[in-house]
Amino acid sequence: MAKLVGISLSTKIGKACYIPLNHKDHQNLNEKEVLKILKPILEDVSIKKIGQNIKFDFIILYHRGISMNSMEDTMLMSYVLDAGKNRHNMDTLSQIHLEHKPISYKEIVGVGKKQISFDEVEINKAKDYAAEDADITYRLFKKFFKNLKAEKLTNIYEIFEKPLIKILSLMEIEGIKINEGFLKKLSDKFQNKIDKLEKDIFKISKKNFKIGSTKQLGEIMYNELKISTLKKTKKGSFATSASVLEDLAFKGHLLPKYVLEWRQLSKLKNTYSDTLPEHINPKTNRVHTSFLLAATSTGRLASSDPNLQNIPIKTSDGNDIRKAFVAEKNKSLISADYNQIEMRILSDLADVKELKKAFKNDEDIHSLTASQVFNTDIKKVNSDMRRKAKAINFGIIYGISQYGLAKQIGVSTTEASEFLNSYFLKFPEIKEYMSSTIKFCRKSGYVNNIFGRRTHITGINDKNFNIRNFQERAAINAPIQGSASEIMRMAMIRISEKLKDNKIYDTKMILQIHDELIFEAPSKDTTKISKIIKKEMTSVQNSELHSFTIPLSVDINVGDNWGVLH
DNA sequence: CCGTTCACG
DNA sequence: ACGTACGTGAACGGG
Repeated sequence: MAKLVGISLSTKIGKACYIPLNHKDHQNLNEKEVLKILKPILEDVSIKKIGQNIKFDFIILYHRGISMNSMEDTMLMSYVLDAGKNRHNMDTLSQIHLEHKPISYKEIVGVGKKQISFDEVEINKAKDYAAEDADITYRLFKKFFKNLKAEKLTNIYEIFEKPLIKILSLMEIEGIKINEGFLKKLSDKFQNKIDKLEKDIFKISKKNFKIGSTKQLGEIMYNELKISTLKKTKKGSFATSASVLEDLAFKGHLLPKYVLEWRQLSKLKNTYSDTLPEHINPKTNRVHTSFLLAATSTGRLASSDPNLQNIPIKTSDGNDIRKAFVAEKNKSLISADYNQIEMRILSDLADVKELKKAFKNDEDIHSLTASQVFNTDIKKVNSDMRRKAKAINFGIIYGISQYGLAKQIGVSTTEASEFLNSYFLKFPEIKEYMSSTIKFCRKSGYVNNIFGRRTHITGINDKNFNIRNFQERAAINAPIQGSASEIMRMAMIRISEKLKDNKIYDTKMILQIHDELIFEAPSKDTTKISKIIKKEMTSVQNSELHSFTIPLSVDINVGDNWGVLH
């Protein structure tokens, strides 16, 4: 548990105080006594508590028996106002909005070898630094409060941000159990395979080199073995990305084939099987990620330390990592994921008649797309046609270009262009959505999602063709991705309330992976709990802000580890 | 500290 | 003429 070195407070602009609790020079007030006095204030629902990233403070206090209420967060206010414009850390906000550069943390604790921990900072210095934080936060709050009102964004902050503070805090505190021994065995298995591949690679290259070095690998492939024709990255170095290596492997070259396998296994080992155990908290024996509420431009969450939103699934070796995420004894993991959420949103957002009909009839959307694009009966759609149609649907959500599509499905740009023409002919509303979204964005500098959240697109009128195109695709994608994230936020809020209302305290929501939620529940109750989860997630179709004209669909899976939930 | 690569939705 | 699919975070190599 993190040590509480001190607390800074402000109740009036220009005035702030610092309460030292655990400085090493012992000039402290007693932590227990101070918290005893503060607890009724912090828990009082009628007294506002303003913080910058207050989820952090909530967690610290929760571990000391205080459950803070009535929380406001300047980081989240800035996020609602300015997502896509700037980052939302206090340093940045102070400089932008208060034209004041705060005392830097580095200034106080030093850098490198001479760096000290905050409890070693002299109290007077700590006071200046920490009290300034409190003052800045209060000043930012007053400003953002007005700005949210003026921009009519208060609702977004109140409905989609504030409730998530406590929900995510409790998820982080709960954490998830990891089978450490299982991961150790996986690491050993990966290492053996890596060693074999290394030998095979060096046999071909006739010399040892760092396989992980793109520079050295490029040198080998382009200059020594000369198996690759010149392909350069943006910066002019030899391209060694997976797609380049795949091309060469397809032509029959073994070295790139082995390097691809080596990279995949190294990634799994270095990033997951070796590293996840280091994140196990010895007190709880569980892994506690941090969910970032203000990291993305679209409204999505992000996860870090460790990132549990990018745990492998696509390959068999990768999915083994998921098997290490387990439920406690007599408990099960429940996963609940929204099916085709972004295509559903697009069909509602752009009012795509044919797609809406298909979702209402619960049809296979990619097969339908294939039948439309390739002008054939849906029963005659083969797997290759469906694969291409699926890629088109994904591409549409990303703000498609004929080049991107061609690259993705391995056809000429002419052919990709023909697919797209055919697509837009069948779904003209999508083309209309794209051009009207870009048009709106060009004159306003931002886009809104279905619920009214804004994403600023700062380079939409850039004179550079590539930058502008990139920003146009982001403008098309943001309302789709962003609306989906709002749906998930509402579902999380509704489920939390429902579990509370029904006094179901032994089921915990523990992870969110954009369109999927993971719960840990008593094994005997999973049927009952699953029904509640599914009902709440589906019910988001109707809310005070929007009623969808398509149904939402949720898949539920239950198991004793994450690896079996798909 | 940045660029490249690759894991996820 | 140009030539990228959208949104993230982590690890690594090499200045």
